[in-house]
Parts: sequence; structure tokens; C-alpha cells
Amino acid sequence: MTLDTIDIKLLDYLQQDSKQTNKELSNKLNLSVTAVYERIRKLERSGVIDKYVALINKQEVNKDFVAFCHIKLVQHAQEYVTKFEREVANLKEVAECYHISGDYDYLLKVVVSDMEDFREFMVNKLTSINHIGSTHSMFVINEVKHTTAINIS
Amino acid sequence: MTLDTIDIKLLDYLQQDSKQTNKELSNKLNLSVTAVYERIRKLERSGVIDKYVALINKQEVNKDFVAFCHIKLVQHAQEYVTKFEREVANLKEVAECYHISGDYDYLLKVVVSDMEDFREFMVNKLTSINHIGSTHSMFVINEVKHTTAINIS
DNA sequence: GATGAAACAATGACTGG
DNA sequence: CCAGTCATTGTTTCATC
Repeated sequence: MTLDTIDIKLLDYLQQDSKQTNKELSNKLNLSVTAVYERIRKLERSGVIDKYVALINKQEVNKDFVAFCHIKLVQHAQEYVTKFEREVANLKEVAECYHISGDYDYLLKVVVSDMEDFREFMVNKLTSINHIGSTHSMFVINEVKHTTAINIS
Repeated sequence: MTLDTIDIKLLDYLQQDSKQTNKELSNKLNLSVTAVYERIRKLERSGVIDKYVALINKQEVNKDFVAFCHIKLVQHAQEYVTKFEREVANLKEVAECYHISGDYDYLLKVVVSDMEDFREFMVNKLTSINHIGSTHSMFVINEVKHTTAINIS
């Protein structure tokens, strides 16, 4: 699907706030309500817009201890890789998991309540997955920037 | 604010899909539509729910080259730290920036189109910020798991 | 908490320009 | 693309139990 400049602006707005009415958007974009409605539906149906979600404040729900965890596997046979990825994806504390280039194989973003919670996660959940060679954890001191929006240009 | 088990379920649902109608949610939670409406409003006003956003498919907008970038500053005087954080937050390619513990000072998530785009970002934008000592980039080979939802329990 | 009523807004399909 | 229609559905605020 090709996006024109209006689509890009529309996506920017919706990535910031999806609860705006079509009327508000039509004013910002100088379009009719129907045109906005049809553009949004096209973006939804084509798969450009994946879904709409609520974002919550980690602090308010006492889940503001965030760590990034590097992981190296002992072996890289397809069987072990698949098993590790499946098991790690099932851990609720793991918000994100990336297979990355470099010294380590994976980078995990772990969201828990506090250091004690993190310790328990490491000991009882993460390291109980087989074939993990080594891990290296970094703790988030401060979230300087965090956006779910993707810059399209 | 204290959350009961119904609030937690409600937040789980809204973090997965915020476009559900209150009627659908009232069925899932065995509540009346008005009760659901009032709980949501309470969660919004108390700041537990931060905002509602559209999530878009990186692939569909040709922004699926993702890198994590470690950064070490030369100096750590408050002045340089503040300046670095302000400048890096203004870079549109930087989706996330964390001040972290460990060998490096910062971890950035950079979202661009391709390697050429990334090279340009590094040369013209990131490393033109003063006081950066060293950087170390890791490229995302595969996104094993990525959720914006926070597990509350 | 529930319920019903009422005002308002959005959806989805449809005209015709 | 726009403007306007219309029935249906959902949202939001009431008052009442």
C-alpha cells in the first residue's frame, strides 16, 4: 500500500492518540469526516494499522523496575533456538525479546516490581530455561524517551 | 489507587484491544455497561491509563530495520548529561532511550528503513551530538516477542 | 453496584455531485 | 475526493433504586 502525505499525518495523529474523533481529525487534516473515516478503514484493512491499545503507567501499577537482559545460548541448533524462543515468549515478565547480532544472541526487556521480583524471575524462570549459556543484566535508571510511535517519512 | 481483580482484568483487555465496546467488556467481566464505563473513567482520571494509541506494522511502512545502540558519554557532568538527553530525545529515529547501569550509559532503540538509513543516522545525527565517547550497535535479526502490555498481578 | 432514559457521536451503507 | 442522508449502534450523563 502506498501512503500519501495525508495518510502519514493521519498515522502520526493516531499513533499519538487514537481516541480522537473523526471530526477532530478532519479539522486537523482539512478533510471531510467521511474522507477521514475511509482513510482510516483503508489503513486498518491493509494492515498498516495493526491494532488499538491502552497504554498504562508502570508507576501506577507498581511495575516500574525495568531491566534489559542479554542472553547467550550454549548451542545454536534449530531445536534449542526454537525451544528457547517459545519458552521466553511465554514468560509474562518478558515484555520484549529480540534476536540480535553481536556478542550475545538475545536482548530481553523485563518488567517487574522491584529488585527482589527481578531476582526471583532470574532464578526461577529465566535461568531454568535450558541451553542458556550466560546472561548479562542492565537496569534502567531512567526512561529518557519511550514512544510506541514509529516515525514515517 | 488500589486495583481489584476486575480492574486488573479490565486493564488486561484494554491493553490488548482498546476498541472493544463497553458492551463487549461488560459481558467478559459480568458487569453492566455503566459499571464498565465508570471503572474505565476512574482508571483514566487516576492516571493508571495513560493514553490510547494506534500501533502500526513496521513492515507495512518500510521502517523495519531496528537497532539497539549502546552509548557511553565522555563526561558525566550534569550539564552534558542533560544536553545529551534532550538532543537524543529530539531525534525522530530514536524510539526509546534509557539511562542504564553497566558498562555503557545509555541504551537506544533506533527504528529506520535499512542499513543505509542507519548509517546516515549514526554519521549525521547521533555522533554529531557532543560528548559521546563510544557507541556499540546491535541489529535486530528477529523480533521474538514485542508487547506494549504490562503484566499486572 | 444496577437500571432506564435521553442527548450526543460514530458506524456503515447509501445517495448524488 | 466531497456533501448529505439515514438506521443502527455506542457513549456519556442523568436520576433512581
